[in-house]
Amino acid sequence: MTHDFLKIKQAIDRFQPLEETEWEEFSEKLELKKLKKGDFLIREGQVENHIYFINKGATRNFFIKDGKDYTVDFQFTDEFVTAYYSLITRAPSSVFIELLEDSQLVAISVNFLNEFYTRYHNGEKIGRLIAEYQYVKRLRKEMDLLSLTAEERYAGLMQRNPTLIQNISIKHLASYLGIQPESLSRIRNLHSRT
Amino acid sequence: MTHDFLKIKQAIDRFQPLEETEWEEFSEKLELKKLKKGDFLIREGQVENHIYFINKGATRNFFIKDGKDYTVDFQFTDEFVTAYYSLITRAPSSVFIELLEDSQLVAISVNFLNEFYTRYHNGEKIGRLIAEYQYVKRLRKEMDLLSLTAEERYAGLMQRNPTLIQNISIKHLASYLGIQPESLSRIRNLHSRT
DNA sequence: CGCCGAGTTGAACTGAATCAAGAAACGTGG
DNA sequence: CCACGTTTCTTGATTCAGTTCAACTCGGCG
Repeated sequence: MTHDFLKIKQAIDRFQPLEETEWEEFSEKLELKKLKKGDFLIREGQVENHIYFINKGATRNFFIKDGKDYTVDFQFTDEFVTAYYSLITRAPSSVFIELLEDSQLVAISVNFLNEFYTRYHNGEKIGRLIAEYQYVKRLRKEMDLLSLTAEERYAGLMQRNPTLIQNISIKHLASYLGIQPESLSRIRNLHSRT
Repeated sequence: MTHDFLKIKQAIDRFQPLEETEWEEFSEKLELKKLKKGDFLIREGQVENHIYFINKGATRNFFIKDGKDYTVDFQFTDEFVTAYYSLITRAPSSVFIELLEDSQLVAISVNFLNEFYTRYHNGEKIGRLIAEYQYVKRLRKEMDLLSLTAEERYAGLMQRNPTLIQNISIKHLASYLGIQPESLSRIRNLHSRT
């Protein structure tokens, strides 16, 4: 039982170590979930009611506009995932989250989370640090989209996260970089020849 | 004295009302600043040590890459402004913040802010809500950059924030939209004829 | 006045999208 | 284990949104 929640405890402690009693209460409300590749954590139009921690697996956040698919982010083992915008605003999500492989997740309900924020100053702090971390990720990506060419974005990603490039399909990678699969294919072609 | 800090109090209370004593302590550490058009709140390479509240005025966050100027955001009267990324990470800022007009600002030092976060649960909560709000802004812009054409982004901005279009120079607006001034000029030309 | 930065307009250019057609990889059932 | 269909990836040809560079207009201001 505790074994399943060991990794999420470590991940939280990296933000802000919890007191024994805080963790006791927190871990009681956690729920272990097993989902299969292709399943969805949330679909467009639904309101997000959970944050998930990925014990093992991978997910993709994307949205669809005019029938086209745009990848906002990937998450992997030992990371948190949620439709954060919807979780915060309580508005229907504009993003989908799909499982890229069979995964084991730990679910935290938003109701409990908010209660935990309110009850424990430490909880609130974790909430702040998560929000700040999410902000940093988004700003960095926005700046890259504005100021770099597709090729530069690919090169940067390759440097920061080379494993990602092996595990994710070209289609999804391209959509993450804000380009079409054909363009990414050409970029990689150039890169491999140098 | 209190008069100068009335608006920031209201702005904070909109996130989370403070107790009398909390506000007392908070307001003691506030500093009123008058700056002129063209002044900078922070330059690239400096570490951000303040959050500012704009009593009256306007600012622009931008960064420079290969000599080109990219506008991340504008802030106006009654809004907060800071190089948030640097404030959070304590890393040197990659953005500049310039004053677009003579402005009156209220400065909060990051040292005091962190102390305030630690001392008061309510303070920590405000910190979380600010971070969440900043996240939402960035995600929305990222999604727009990914999925909309320059023309759609202009139309959207015009709808959400028509005053902005009157007050900001074409050059800055274009850079905010991620295009060149020439392109924005052409877009506006089309729009005015319809 | 004359200058100067801001905005506009025009023409050529380019990075990436689109459309189309193959090639390779994948998994599913016989 | 192979054969098949399906999806993924690549390659080529064309198109297009937006850039770049250059010239011109306009309004403000010393």
